[in-house]
Amino acid sequence: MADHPPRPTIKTLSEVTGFSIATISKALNDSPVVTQATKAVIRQAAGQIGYAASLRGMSLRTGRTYQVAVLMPVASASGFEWEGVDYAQILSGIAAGLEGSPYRMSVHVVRDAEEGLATARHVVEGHLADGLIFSGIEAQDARVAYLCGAGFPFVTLGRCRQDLTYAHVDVDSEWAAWAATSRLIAGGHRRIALINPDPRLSYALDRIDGFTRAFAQANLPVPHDLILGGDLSTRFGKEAALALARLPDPATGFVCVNESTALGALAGLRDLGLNIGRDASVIAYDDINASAYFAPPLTTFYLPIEDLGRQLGGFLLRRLAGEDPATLQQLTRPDLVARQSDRLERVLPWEGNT
Amino acid sequence: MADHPPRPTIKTLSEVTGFSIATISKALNDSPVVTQATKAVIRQAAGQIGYAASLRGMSLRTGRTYQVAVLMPVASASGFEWEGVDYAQILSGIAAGLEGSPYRMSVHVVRDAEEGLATARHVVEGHLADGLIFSGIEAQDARVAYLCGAGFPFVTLGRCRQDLTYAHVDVDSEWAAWAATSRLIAGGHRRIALINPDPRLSYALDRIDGFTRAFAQANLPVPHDLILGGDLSTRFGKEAALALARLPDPATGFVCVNESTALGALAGLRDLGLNIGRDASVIAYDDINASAYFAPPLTTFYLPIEDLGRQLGGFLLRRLAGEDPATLQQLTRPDLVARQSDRLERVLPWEGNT
DNA sequence: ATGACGCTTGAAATCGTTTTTATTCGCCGC
DNA sequence: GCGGCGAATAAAAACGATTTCAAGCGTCAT
Repeated sequence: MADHPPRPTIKTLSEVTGFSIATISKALNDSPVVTQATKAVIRQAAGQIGYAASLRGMSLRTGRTYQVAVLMPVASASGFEWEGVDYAQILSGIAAGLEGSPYRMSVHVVRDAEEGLATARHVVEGHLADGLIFSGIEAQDARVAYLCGAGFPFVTLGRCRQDLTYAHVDVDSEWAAWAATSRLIAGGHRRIALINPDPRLSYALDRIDGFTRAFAQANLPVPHDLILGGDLSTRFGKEAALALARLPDPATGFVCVNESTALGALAGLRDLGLNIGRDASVIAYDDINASAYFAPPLTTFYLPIEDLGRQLGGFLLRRLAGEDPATLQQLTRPDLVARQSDRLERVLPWEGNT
Repeated sequence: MADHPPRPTIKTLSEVTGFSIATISKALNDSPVVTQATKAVIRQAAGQIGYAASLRGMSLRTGRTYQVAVLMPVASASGFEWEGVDYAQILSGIAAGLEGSPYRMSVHVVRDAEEGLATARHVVEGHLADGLIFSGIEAQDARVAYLCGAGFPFVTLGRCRQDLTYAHVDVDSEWAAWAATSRLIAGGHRRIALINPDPRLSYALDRIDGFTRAFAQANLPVPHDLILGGDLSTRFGKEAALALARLPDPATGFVCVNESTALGALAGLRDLGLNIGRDASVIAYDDINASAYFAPPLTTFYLPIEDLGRQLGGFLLRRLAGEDPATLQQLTRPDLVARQSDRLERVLPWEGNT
């Protein structure tokens, strides 16, 4: 091991400047009790010798960790299946949102919401981080309830359906599902399927709501038999599409939860010899920009997940600074990207609709 | 904020048991100087009151952070393009490899190798972590050189081409490229393209080596004009395939670096009206299990990236325990998954070949 | 009887900060 | 001339662990 020159501590700085470590600390934290002149001298010296406060020391004294924990969901253990979520993009966004602050990001892998709760508990009780970020919010979410109760700062990607006030960032899934369904209805479809995620997830319910509203608005019966919930894997998308297209009164339109399930649906429909764009239409959520290369290219609602991550990081910083969670809530409408998979010639003017 | 009952410290444990904090510390660290009887009493009491040593305190005293930093690459800033790498799987694997140890995983986002070096420096000089894990190794890799020089523990996913001893996990890209190319040659192809990543990457060179070896072995000239390097995006895969299929003497076989570029290649060939499996063949690296759903399903070499991650975590732990990096090196051959995209009826007996 | 030694435990220093409390010093008013 | 006050800085305690060194205490050889 090469030995580094020991890095300067506050004591070094004290010896160099002649001030006591107490004054140094206050000066660097911009305390009002120390004169401007002294501050200037100390800051200058600090820059000179390249002093940076040790997080370890600060951490021990203040009780803060300067860490933000992120609960990253991974597909359940055995037999990896792609789920079409680029969590790296979200992490990248969070890191970007945290930039400029002393906070670093630690990632905890969780396999499901239950493990998420256990990890959240562990983080809170062990003081492993100062704040928490997580996603995959359920309608009744134990993690949200626990953290609210514990008064621990956190921001979620998604909203639960409990009456709790907490910081969050979300996508307007109800609207997106409504818009996608309406679009297919306008294209002449009546048997429209909703390939949905796990129904415990809050946004799964949002999507069902939007789906239902589109039919109600068109005075059509809601095809409840065509709503299927599962995971986000390509395999599930394929199985679901096969099942739905083989019904006596088969589905012809498909609203998929993401690109992964849509890819599976395309594969399933193709296996049945159906021509997508003629015999069937597909619309999906899109967060990884791959749909443009499917056969045919998919019409999607685009989610800028890195931006969402950035918001998450920014919100958590503000939450840590003491801001009221009620002011840290944001809902985004995804942008429609019209391609070929839904057989509509042009984009309808959705803007301004309810 | 609800206030938690203050969690027990070593002092609490000292008061409860009547032993001094020094003895407690030694007992819990299984020091030989303390009697078995005392250890038993102390451990019992520790379990009783739910004592767990504060990482903060340990960290300050020992200088260790109990953190492992992972440098996670993300696609360059503007205009997100999917690159078909599920880094979440790698992180999941690393976390699994770290399980049972007190080490946690912190993730640092880096946009390129240069930023990776800066971040590595920052981590090392600021003592932000005890060990480092990163990937995207270049043939001449400044990060590897720096960390070797600094004597800082690290493990890489991939090998550089410098004569340095360090812990690493890698995939035998030379072999995989050789096998894929040989397979296409055996299928009758002569104009075979290599859609490759950035040529600064070490494994890009490995793949060129394997590609070249396959032609040499078949006594055929190497089609150097059909080797293209770029990023891992679907867009690049499409552009490359279009360019290569439009040549006066077009490529008919395609060896793609991963599923994302392969998807692009398929899209490009489809745009040209080519029938994949008849007019052209495609083989790819596969790490996300999506290729089975492409049209047609892709023949691939499957990489179990979560396992690789697990190895990375395990190796780093052993490295941190002082093990010699020379013993922490592993090379895996990916498994061939024969599907339809390369128009070969059956798997050839590659096993046992050089 | 005494000192050396092994064995177990305890006291105290230490890591690098922040924060509370104390000290110094000049100045003002009486 | 002196007590008190405000401003600036210094001293010391604290955070929670590890580690060095000292202390207590039988045992045993001299």
